[in-house]
Amino acid sequence: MPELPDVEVYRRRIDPDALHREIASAAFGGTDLRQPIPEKLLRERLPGHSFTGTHRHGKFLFARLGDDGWLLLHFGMTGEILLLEHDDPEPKHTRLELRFEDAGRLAYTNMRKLGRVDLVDDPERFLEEEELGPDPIGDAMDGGRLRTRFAGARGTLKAALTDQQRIAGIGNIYADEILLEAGMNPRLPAQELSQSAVDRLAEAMREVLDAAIDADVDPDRMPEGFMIAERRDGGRCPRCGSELVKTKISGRSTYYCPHHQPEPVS
DNA sequence: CCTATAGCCTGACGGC
DNA sequence: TGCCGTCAGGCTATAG
Repeated sequence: MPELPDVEVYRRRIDPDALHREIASAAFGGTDLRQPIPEKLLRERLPGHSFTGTHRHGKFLFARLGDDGWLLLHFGMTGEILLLEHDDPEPKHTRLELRFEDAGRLAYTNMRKLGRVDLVDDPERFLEEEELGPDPIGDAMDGGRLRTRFAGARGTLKAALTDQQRIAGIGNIYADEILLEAGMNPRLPAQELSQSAVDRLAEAMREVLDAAIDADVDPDRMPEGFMIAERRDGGRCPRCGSELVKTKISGRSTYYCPHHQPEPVS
């Protein structure tokens, strides 16, 4: 489930519990991610060091190793961070496991090969090189800013929202959630939003992402109006009970409410 | 230049 | 119960 809110929750697992604990060893799962994990380098650089801070930008998580760079984690569609006690069983699909001197453990698991574990010297430079857009909650993201990020977008609103180079962190699920909150149809041409609509969208973005983080991305604790639990055939709008429309937009499954998010007129 | 579409991987689920 | 097709929250290489 790793979109921005999920990654933020992972960050908040590391922050209170895994900082300033000396890493004793690094172990690997055997099979590689599509982009190979630099095992040799990680074995050299992690043991004897501690994480001294974390940073998240969009769907990327960085854990600082003092002055010796940062561990970079990306989760693809199925990655997770788990903090474990010394006697907890090994989670499935563990790709990287750090054992701390005090015997606790941190695991990065990923069922599929879509994901990334790496070392970088400087997150800011990394993000520039990737040409990633601003983070919608970390950076001031008001309507004006959002409008400049949408400049030149000729496709649908949904495509623009999930384009990581425009805004970093929104994926398929939360794009749909934000569009319901904003009352906008995913197929609206991104260019055709009025400034007041862009203002509303920026507001919806922040509200939805903050609420999901506050709920710890626990489906049972998500706010009332969220459609995430209704993402299935026959699912209904949590606000009006209309049957959700399921369709495909730029190759991704998309759900929307025909009442709250009427078709663009063209 | 831009956008849309396959394809990467693995597991879960529904239909027969 | 078992097999098979379909689909899944990300991203990237390629086609148009």
